[in-house]
This record gives sequence, C-alpha cells and structure tokens, in this order.
Amino acid sequence: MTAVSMRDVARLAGVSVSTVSNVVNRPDGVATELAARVTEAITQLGFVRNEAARQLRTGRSETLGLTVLDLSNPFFAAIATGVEQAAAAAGYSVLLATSSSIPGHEADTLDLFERHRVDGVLVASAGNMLERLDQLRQRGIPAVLIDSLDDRGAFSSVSANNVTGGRLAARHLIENGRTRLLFVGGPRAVSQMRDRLEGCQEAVLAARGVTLDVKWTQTLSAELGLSIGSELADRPVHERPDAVFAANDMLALGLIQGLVRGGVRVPEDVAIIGYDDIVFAAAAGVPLSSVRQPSRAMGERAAATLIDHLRHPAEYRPRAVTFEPSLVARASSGARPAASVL
Amino acid sequence: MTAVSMRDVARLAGVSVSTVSNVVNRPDGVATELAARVTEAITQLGFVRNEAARQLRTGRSETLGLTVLDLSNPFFAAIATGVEQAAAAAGYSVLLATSSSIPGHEADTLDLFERHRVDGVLVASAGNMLERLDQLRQRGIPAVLIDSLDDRGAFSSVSANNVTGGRLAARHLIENGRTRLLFVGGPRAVSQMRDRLEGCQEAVLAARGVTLDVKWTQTLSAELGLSIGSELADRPVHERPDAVFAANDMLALGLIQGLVRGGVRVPEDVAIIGYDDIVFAAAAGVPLSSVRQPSRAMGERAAATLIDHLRHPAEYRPRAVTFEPSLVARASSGARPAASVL
DNA sequence: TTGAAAGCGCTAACAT
DNA sequence: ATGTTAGCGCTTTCAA
Repeated sequence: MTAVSMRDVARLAGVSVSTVSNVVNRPDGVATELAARVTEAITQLGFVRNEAARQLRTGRSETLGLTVLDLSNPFFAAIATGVEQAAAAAGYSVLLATSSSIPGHEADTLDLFERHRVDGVLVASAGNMLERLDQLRQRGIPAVLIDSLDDRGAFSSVSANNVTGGRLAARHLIENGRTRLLFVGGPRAVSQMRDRLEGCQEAVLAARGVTLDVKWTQTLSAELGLSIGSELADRPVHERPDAVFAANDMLALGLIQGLVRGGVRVPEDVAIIGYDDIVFAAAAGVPLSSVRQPSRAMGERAAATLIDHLRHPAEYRPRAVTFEPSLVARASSGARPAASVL
Repeated sequence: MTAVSMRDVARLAGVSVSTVSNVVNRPDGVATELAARVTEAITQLGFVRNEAARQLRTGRSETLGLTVLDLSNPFFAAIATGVEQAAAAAGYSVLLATSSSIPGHEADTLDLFERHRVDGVLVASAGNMLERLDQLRQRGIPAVLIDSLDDRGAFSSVSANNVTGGRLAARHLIENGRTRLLFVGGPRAVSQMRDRLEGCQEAVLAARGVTLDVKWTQTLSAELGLSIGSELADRPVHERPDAVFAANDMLALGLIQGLVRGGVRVPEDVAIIGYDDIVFAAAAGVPLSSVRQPSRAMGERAAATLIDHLRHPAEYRPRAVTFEPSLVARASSGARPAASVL
C-alpha cells in the first residue's frame, strides 16, 4: 500500500540507491548491464519517483502556480489552456487557483503557491497582488503578469495594448457614424479598464461632435450586461447612446440581450462592440464585433517567459511582451461583416 | 535567498523545532507565552511552511489532480471551476492537466499526478483511463469520474444521465413535429455519446413515422459543426434531416452557423438541439435549445465526494451520483422559447 | 508542556 | 562506474 521507493528498486536490482537515481536521472554514466537490471526492477515494481522528496532535496518543484480571475470566462480559460500546454511541453506542472471567489483577497492564492514552493507564478487576475508578488520575488519565486503591466518594471508581463484596443473600438464606432458613445466597464481600479477608456477617449477627441459617457462597473458579467441593457432600453431615445463599447465580450453579449429584449435594435439603434473576441462572439444572436486579444498565445508566451527566467536567473531582465490587439468587425457594430470568422 | 525554515523560527524564538511545529499545527497544547514568541518570530521572519517536506513526512499532499478534456469548452471550464472552489474550501490544492493535447495518451496526465502523490484524482475526460486509474487505486490514490461512469463500479462517479438527456432531446424534437432526425456526435467509443444516442433511439421508436440517421464524429468542435452544417445545407431538401441533435453545444453552435450561411433556416427548415447548455447557448444567433447538465455543481460534487473518500477510507463505497439533465427549449428547436434564460 | 531524535525518499558530494 | 553518506524541512513518537 505504501508506495514503492528507490530503496525497493535498489534492493531488487541488487544495486545502491544512487545507482537507481542515476539510471532515472542520468542514464548515460551507468553501465548498460546494470541500467537494464534497474529498469527491469522499476517496471516490475511499478516505481514512480516521489516529487516531494525530489523537490525537498533539489529545492525545485518543477511546478508553476497559475492564478486566473475566472475560468468560466473563455478569455481566461484560453489563457489557462495556453499556460498548461506550454508548461507541460517544458516539463512543468501547473497548480491552479481561481481568485474571483475571494474578492479583496486575490493575493491569498499566492500563499498556496509559496507553501508549495512553486518555481514561479503566473498571474492573470485583476486583483492587486503586486506587493505580495514582490515578497515572493525576494524569496526567489519570480512571477509573470498576464494581461496587466507592472509600472515599475519589476516583473515581466505579457499583455495586449489596451489603449490601442480602446482606440480601435471607439474609432470603429465613430467611423460607422456613431456620435454618442458609452463606455461600460470596470472596476475603475483596474488599469486595463482605464487604458481601454483612455484609448477610447483619444479616438473621441480626435473626432468632432462625438460625445463619450462612462459607466463604471464592479464586474463584467453577462448578467450585469443584461441588466444594463434593459436599463438603456428603458431610457428615452435621446438619452440613449447610439453606440456602446463594453469592456469585455461577456458584458457585451449580455448588453445585446438586454437591449434586444427591451425592443432596441442592434446595431440599428445602438451599436455594440466588445473586447477579447471570445470564441462565442461570432455565434452570438447579433454577431458581436470585438477587439481581439490572442489569449491562448498570451498564456503560452507567459509560461515560456517565466520558464526562461527560471532557466537563466543570472540574466534576469523583466520584459514586457506586448501583443497588438486587432479589430474584428461583425454585425453588432453596424459595419458590414468582414469575411466572418467563427 | 533560501527560504526560512522552522529551524530559523525556532532559533529566533529560542525554542525547539517541534514546538514551532506544534504552534503551527496544534496551538492548543502550547503555553501561551511560548506560542506568542513563536508567532512573533514567524511573522518577523516571514516563515511559510514547506509543503514538500510536510508531504514527505506525512504521506499526504493535500492536493487533488484534475484532468479535463479541454478547458476551452465551457462545460469543462465550469467543471474545473466547481472542482477548484470545492477543493479550496476544504483546504486542498488542485493540480491541473489537460488531456486533449495528447490524443491516445490521456492517461499520461495521471503519471504527473502519481509523481506528485496527489491524494486523489478527478477525471473529466473521455479518454480511456480506467486501467491506469485501477493501478493508482491499488497504490492508494482514489479517483472520481466526472461525466462518465465505471461499469464495474470500482470508482465513484458524478454524471448526468445521458440516456435521459438523449431521450429528452429527441422527444422534444418529435413533439415539435419533426420526423427526420439526425444525431451528430462522437467518438463512438465514448459511452456518453452512445448513451445519448440510445435515449434518442428510444424516443424515436416510441413515436411513429420518425426516422433517425446517425453521423459519428471524432470531435465535437464548433469548426466541425460549421463544416457539417455546410454539408447539410448543400444537400437537396428531401435528403436533409428536419432536425439535428448535436452531442454538444459547441458542435450545435457551429452547425447553426453552417446551415444559416448555406441558406437553410433554423428552426424553420432544420431544428437544432445541443447538449450541455453552456452559458453561450442562450446568446447564440438562433438561441440554442439544449439539454442542461449542471456542470459546475457536478465539479463541486465530484470534489466533495473524493474528499469524503479521502477522509473516510475505511468506509469506502464507490457511489455513482447522478444528476438528471433537463431540457432547455429555445428558438433553435422551433419551440416557443420558454421564459428565456441567459 | 517542551525537547531530542528518527526518518519520510531523494540527490549530490565524495570516496572507492 | 558504483557505493556511502549526509541532509533537504518537516512531523511524530518518546523521554524528560
């Protein structure tokens, strides 16, 4: 019942534990005949090395900690997929934690990671974890931020330019003749949100006769979008925006639903554009225009960057990898749909 | 740079390591004055216990392994969310692995788990892992299956009745006047798929003058649905089914797209029903009727069941928890939409 | 109530 | 090329 150890293998093969260890880790320097005997014993006994013991001895866990805001948002799910794949390809395991369940305590997920002595941490969560991450870094556990930046440049990050994204979205709405824009997103404390708004504002200022209203929210869920959509639908027409830039697609999808149910036509009465280009944006009731972020690639790249830091600690230089977001125009923004992308 | 250990804490507090251990794990039996000194030393030094060492000593890792087929499918993402939450609430960490990237080698994810000596394993993946899971069980690592059953009853499982689900779907289509049904799903080797078809067949047999065609597929992606939809659209009308039961929502969503692009009206010409009721089904171009599985609850329940087995190994009795799936009728099946659910 | 000591399974010097 | 040995950080008897 208790697991097979190297000692058992050594005994059966008639060799020492260190030889077994060598066969497992550096088979080169072992006589082929012995190696064969050991391998035989390993399969016969079904030996599986104990990572905890190995980790205790080597000081490395070959494990990465990943904190995501919310797995049920396809944007984060895609990031997690990318991370997991890249990590697995490099021989790392992934310890997963979700931060949305503990508002205000997002950094708690890091405690878990530190106890497990993960080799590094990946954070895709809006919560403010920088202080705690600093602490981890001082203790030898580096981190890479996904979808956010570290202003002080202490951490590497992988993100898509949110100012550009906001500008793309707003410019697109304006080019389609919209003049009364509404930005819906939040929380305000989250820099991505402020950046998207900033880009949006730039585009508005660059145009003439275009107004921008802002509605800050605490979350970005489809449910919230639904209720905001209903609220907008209830407004008299002249108090209603003719275009809404929603800070993510979940919110945008809900908005469309709320508006349509309230008798408002999308895009005729109100144009909508979202953010992230989740896979379902294309299949939505009114196919949703969106600003695409290469979420899965971002996850892969973040894991690769972290692993690179791990492998070359000497030449550690935080680097900010920035992807450029791109506009995906579909029906919801009133543009002629491009060759439609599923 | 090297992490703070209990020895360091002990030294600073002027006590022995075992006292530190006691303070951390069983503070009751320690004199308050000493305990205070130790706690003080802990915060001062920023001590964080090393799980690997603890695990090596106790033989328990307080970690659960979770294998999911594909995180980018909201059904699995919801399961993962449920698992993660329930595990965290009970003090367990979650080691995550994705199996879709290694077709034919799904069980490889279990190697990882065994090396890490996870306390238990949760499997939400179609791949055939039963043999390897048996091995793990013999080595003291129990498993719980999610969304699949163990015919031999060796493992606990949490699933929704797929026969019932298939019956609900087909009956619904038939009740709406459809007579030429097509089932699309697969792979055939996956029992969930066979069960859904079985339920479907039952409903067809119970009706008169209804035919059922079957199309087996290797995967269930939106892309595949799109191409099948196009193919159906290209058929002459009399060779085309008037209703399609797709084995999951991703596939169904793609199907709708393919059909609509090909000039086929949904649901007028072809009714569609999917499976899983992912959150985006409601927001689809044609709101998608679906058979709902309580995915998140299933994840929670599975984790709870596994943890229960872990805590009461003596009274281990595999149990099959079965949720009943429910029909969610929306526009795609030609029914009058129920009070619409987002 | 507190401490001393053994040992979990492994790796890495070091000795042979 | 192989074996001997120490020790990673913790928990847990056992003794004081």
